[in-house]
Amino acid sequence: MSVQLPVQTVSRLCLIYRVLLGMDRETVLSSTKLGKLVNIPAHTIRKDLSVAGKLKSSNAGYKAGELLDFIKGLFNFDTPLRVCVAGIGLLGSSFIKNPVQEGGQFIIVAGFDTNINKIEVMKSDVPLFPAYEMADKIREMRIDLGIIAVPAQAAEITMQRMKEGGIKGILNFSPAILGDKDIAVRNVHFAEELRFLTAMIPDLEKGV
Amino acid sequence: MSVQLPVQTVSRLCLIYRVLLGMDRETVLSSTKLGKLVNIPAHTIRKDLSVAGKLKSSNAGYKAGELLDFIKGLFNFDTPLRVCVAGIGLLGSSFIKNPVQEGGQFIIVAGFDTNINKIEVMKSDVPLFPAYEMADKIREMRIDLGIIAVPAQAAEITMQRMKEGGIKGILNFSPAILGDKDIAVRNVHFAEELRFLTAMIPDLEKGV
DNA sequence: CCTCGGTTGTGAAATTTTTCACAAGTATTA
DNA sequence: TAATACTTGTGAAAAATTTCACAACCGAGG
Repeated sequence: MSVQLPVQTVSRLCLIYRVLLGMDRETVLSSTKLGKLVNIPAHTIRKDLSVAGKLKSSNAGYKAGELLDFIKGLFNFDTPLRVCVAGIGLLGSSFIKNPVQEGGQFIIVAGFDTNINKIEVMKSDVPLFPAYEMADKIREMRIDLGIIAVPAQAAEITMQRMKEGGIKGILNFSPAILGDKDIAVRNVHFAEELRFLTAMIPDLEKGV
Repeated sequence: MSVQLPVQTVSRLCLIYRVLLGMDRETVLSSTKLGKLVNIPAHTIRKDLSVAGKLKSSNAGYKAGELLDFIKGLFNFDTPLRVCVAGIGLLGSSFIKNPVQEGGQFIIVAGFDTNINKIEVMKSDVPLFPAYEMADKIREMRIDLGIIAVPAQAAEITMQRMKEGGIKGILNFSPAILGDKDIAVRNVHFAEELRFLTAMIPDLEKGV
């Protein structure tokens, strides 16, 4: 990771990583076949791997397991990360109840909410804490990433608390748009995905 | 919409549209102020509006309402779209129960599931149908967009059924990676967002 | 009416990203 | 061994995108 890879390249490598995860390690894939699986042109994949520093292996396709290990090593996907969730509403609790598997890369270790009742009532394997303890708990538990699933008006303060605790990255599902120069922030907004989709459809004759 | 705008520009305009929606129409914003709200450099915003064909209005900032109308007109965001949801699981039903508002731009008009019991048991204002009726219902009801919230192995067939019904765009929340040359498809995957976030953090000293 | 601080819109430059083309390697079959 | 049909990795060309710089404009306050 000495060189800073283009964002798009990182994004594509993540996508490739995903399909490789669900595949037998022995499968052999050409850049063309792989490209069809992820909807990326073959030459783009080869270039991405090239700039990412892919070592010369063979000129007869990639073995799924090797490629997986390469990307894993590149981004340190082998070290598990501690994740917390702020906001135990519908979405937030779904992360706690159905934690993402992904080969144990992410471990949900704490949940936070301003509503103390919710914390006490809810049954969960993941320990829940009141929101004002967020910074302390994040520091104590050495939490790496935060998922924000609070209402828009609480998003900013939540990010501040997470920063205060020394968090490294935030995935924000609240309608607020967050950003920070010190930490990585990614905003995800369902309605906007729909809107973007709509905007990308060239000749949409809208329904009544 | 005569010219095809760069994807990134479209994406940024959608983001701007979002903040404008939650703002008084009379507010006057300079490109600099607007830029701070959405984390985009001011000159990029001005360029985006320029290539999008923004007509000369004044040299003293943008009025929120006017800018909103401009983007709305550009992408036809004023005509409501009919949306259906395939897969009435945790995520799918959340779309049906808590429909996105967004100024009535999207109307959830139908849900589909292979499990007939689920359809009968579930109370909902939105009519629910068995999956095999999907293509017919989409055609009948003139549905524009589809949200896929089914398991990975059912994703492909679901897309095919939607295509068959003549759908224009798909937002895919299943773990499968979908793509099609005829219709617009957007894949959203939570774990991958986390992974991408991780990959973008330069010097992450991972926890134990 | 003139000036000052702030603003937009945009051509051109700079940069980034993608695409292309091809030498060189591999596996297979005869 | 030779021929065939693949394949990769990458420098260079092409294309796309972002950044810059600045003329022209606006509004307010003398």
